[in-house]
Amino acid sequence: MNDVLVVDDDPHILKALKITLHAHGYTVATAPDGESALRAAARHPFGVIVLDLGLPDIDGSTVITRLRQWSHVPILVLSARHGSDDKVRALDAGADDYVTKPFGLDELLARLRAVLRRSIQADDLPLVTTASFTIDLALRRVTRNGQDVRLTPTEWGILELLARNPEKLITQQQLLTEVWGAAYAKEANYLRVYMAQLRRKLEQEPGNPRHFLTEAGIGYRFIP
Amino acid sequence: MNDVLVVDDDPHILKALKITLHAHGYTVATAPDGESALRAAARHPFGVIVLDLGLPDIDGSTVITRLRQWSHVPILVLSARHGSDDKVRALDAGADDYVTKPFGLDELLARLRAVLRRSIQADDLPLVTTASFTIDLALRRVTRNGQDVRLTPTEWGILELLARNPEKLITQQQLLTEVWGAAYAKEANYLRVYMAQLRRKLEQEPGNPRHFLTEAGIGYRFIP
DNA sequence: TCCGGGCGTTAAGAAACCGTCAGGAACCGG
DNA sequence: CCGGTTCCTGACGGTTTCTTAACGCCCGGA
Repeated sequence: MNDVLVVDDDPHILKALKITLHAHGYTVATAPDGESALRAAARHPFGVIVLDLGLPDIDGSTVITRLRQWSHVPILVLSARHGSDDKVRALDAGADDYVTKPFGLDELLARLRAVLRRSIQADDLPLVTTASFTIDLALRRVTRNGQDVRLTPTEWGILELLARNPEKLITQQQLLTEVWGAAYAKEANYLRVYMAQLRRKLEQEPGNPRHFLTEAGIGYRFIP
Repeated sequence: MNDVLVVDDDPHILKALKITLHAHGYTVATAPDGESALRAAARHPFGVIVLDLGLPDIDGSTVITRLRQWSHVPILVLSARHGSDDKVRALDAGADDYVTKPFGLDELLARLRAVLRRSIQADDLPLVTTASFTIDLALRRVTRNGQDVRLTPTEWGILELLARNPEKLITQQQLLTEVWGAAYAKEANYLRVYMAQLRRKLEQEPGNPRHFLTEAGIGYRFIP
């Protein structure tokens, strides 16, 4: 479960990450390109895969897509580019989180821990609890201060998708296609309206949200 | 109910699991192969059986099939293989959950708890009581203020589905397909008519229901 | 400093939905 | 054949939910 596969074409980064991660108790395997990464992942079950988007052979999101065809292994994406297109595509393909280069090792380690923690507890999902409210996915109910909170179907759809992927960054397109349907993938307006309503109903300070965080230009993230 | 039977041919795993499970409050019995596992299960009623698929004598799914001929005991499968074929066969044969080796003990314990929790609440609750009426699911009877309430077959079908899932939100489609059949999944009209009748017969204030709550656009919820 | 894009907020009309009622069809036992 | 029960169906007003547009704010880039 502490096995990490690091995929990057830069041997320096590869070496640095290997040393750092090893020093923090992880067992590290490395791969220099997409094809060998896919082979390695097929041969050995890793606890998490750290994947650079800029690979020499295959596009990063393609690697993710092909991995996701048979595996739910958590994927943490590294990206040198600032453009958010790549990030959105990677996350839509099924990545769990991303870190922009240049990144601090502390941040990488923290996100690694978060991703691993989530994958362990992702099995049971009947109850999601936060400081100010509780989501019961089985009963389809949200409680706040002991009282039920009335949610409309759309509000619940958004909340459910976010709550099933705690800490994970969900893109606007994912939310829109999941809740409204594929034809609405461009209607980012709706999201703003309904995220505001969710925050008003669930956050202590809707103007300063602690559980429903916005990632500008990309999507939203739910923090339990 | 805390009795666990662990079936594995590797004595090391057997020993490790025995120690770990015992430390978590379970009473543990062990068996090294399929035949002795079946005998042990026949002799003593276990709360759950942890079964390795790779046994020396009988195939794992065969063990499950033979167990299922007379027992509903929850079965948690361990398997070293990654192929999903085994998984599907084991689950089809009647296994309740599945853990792939190598597995973290935390994960195993979590799944064990989940399996046990499910089997406990699956027991029977022939009697459901509320502030104003009582439902006897076994006798198919509803009593209010000591008097029987006459329910039509359709009304009973709705009430039974709701009462078997107290607090849980049942969607209109679930109700319609369960009570009327899959072809009626769109006839939300029927539901409104019959929910009104149920409320008139069972609620103290039919116009202000306390036990049969509406979730607009989704379905209904029964609160005991 | 100005500009533009993305975000949060609000409000109002449109659309969907709900509870209710009642008439008629279908079914069943006598 | 008849009476009673149950079920189906359409219509109506009131309510909830969805959609849509508009406005102001913040931030980063020119």
